[in-house]
Amino acid sequence: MNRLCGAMRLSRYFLPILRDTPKEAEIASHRLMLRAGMIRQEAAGIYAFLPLGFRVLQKICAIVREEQDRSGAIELLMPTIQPADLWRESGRYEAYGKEMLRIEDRHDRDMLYGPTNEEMITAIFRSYVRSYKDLPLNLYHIQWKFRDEVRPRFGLMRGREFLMKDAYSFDLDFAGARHAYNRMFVAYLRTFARLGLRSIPMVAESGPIGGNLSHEFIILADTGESEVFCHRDYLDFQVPGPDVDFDNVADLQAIVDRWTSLYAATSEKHDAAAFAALPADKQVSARGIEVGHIFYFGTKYSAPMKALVAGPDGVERPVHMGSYGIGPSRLVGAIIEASHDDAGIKWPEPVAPFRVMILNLKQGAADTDAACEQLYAALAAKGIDTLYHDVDERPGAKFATADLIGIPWQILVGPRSLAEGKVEVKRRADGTRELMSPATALARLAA
RNA sequence: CGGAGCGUAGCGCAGCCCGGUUAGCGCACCAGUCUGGGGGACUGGGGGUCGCGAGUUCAAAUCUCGCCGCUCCGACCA
Repeated sequence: MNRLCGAMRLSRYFLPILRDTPKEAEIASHRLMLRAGMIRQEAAGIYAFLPLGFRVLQKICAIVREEQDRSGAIELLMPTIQPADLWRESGRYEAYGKEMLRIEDRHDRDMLYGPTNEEMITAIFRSYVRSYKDLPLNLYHIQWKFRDEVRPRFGLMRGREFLMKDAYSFDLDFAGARHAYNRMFVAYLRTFARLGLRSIPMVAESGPIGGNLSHEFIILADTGESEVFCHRDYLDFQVPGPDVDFDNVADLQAIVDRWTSLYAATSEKHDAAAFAALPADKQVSARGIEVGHIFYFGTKYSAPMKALVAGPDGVERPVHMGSYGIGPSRLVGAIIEASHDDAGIKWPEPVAPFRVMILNLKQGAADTDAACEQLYAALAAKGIDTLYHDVDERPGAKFATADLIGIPWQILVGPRSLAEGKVEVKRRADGTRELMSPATALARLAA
């Protein structure tokens, strides 16, 4: 059974709700995650994921993983601790500066807590791959990173320790690398859409190699850290469906061409004149959160680290690489920034920690208890993630908790409606409620 | 790394300026009673190295110095 599936009684769960907001939390996502008992700060920029937050994180990772796999990438897992020598090969050991957490082991060997994995993946690649026949290859992992930010802030949005999905592509030449890039580009569009987010690829710093092969995937949110500018039509673009053929070079290129055809840039790459040339009603100037970043960097690491492959002509050459990052832990915060109200979080269903929450409005009463138990057992049997609020609290407190933690569907079971043989199904997203029989509710929520 | 601020019960805070019974309040927590559709009322309880360390003083949460931790603004960044 999928470990993410599971029904839970609140009386047996660990959900430390805070009624007051801890004073350090300034932005909505941080505030709500603390109040909803999702995370706990252990040090500046370092958080423990409590059970509710962990469930969301895992659901995000599962979707990220599915879309990476669909696009042809292959998952592995590299360690968090890396030897410094690897980084000396690329020249980044000195260059990275104080953001890198440096460690000495008991034998005085220089180690580090990985802020990223280009060096290690290149070392893995060069150990085994010698021929173009083994290409294309894209390897990814989802692993904790540490970057010793000068100023961590905004909770999970800018932590020092964070979870990152990083993928690395290997191709014989630029044409192959561009297709690899396009695969990730489309996979990212799909990933963010499935997480309930509208992402816009924006031109980003292209790195030392040049060209225009670097994009940041941005979602619009008032509390975003970056100032962004884009064409309004992006907000209505159709995201590629699950049947997209990732091996079809021309099809993928067409999708990427379309998604890069209109103006979109963060403030660093902003071209005020080009933006001003857009029709006034098409100009979107807003704040944005970076949720993904992809780039092609050619032979930047393969050349100094001698990751060479033989082409059809028998000549060895450095492999062309790209890297592609998504921050699942940041996404937890980003999704909340994009979807909440004064009462709490409004989880998009695909990432909600539970899909359904049963609220027993009169705990201890024979009729409501029995109705709740039946619903709970039936939902659990269908494998629906259900949280049963079976604690002896007043109805008002249960409503507040349910809205705070943002479960998409609430089933209100109270004596008033139960007298008519009905329960009330409330949708968190828009607050709409509907009276129906328990059987109808079951059928509806199991659909 | 520049600037500003904060550390008193699990959370939010008062007390500090002007040193002096037993450090206080709200929420939360425990026991109980009444309750029951938007964070309920009452009764009774438990919980504190006042961030840490020195110093001044008859006496320090309060004054002085040092340190640590955290937050916010800016510069920098997945």
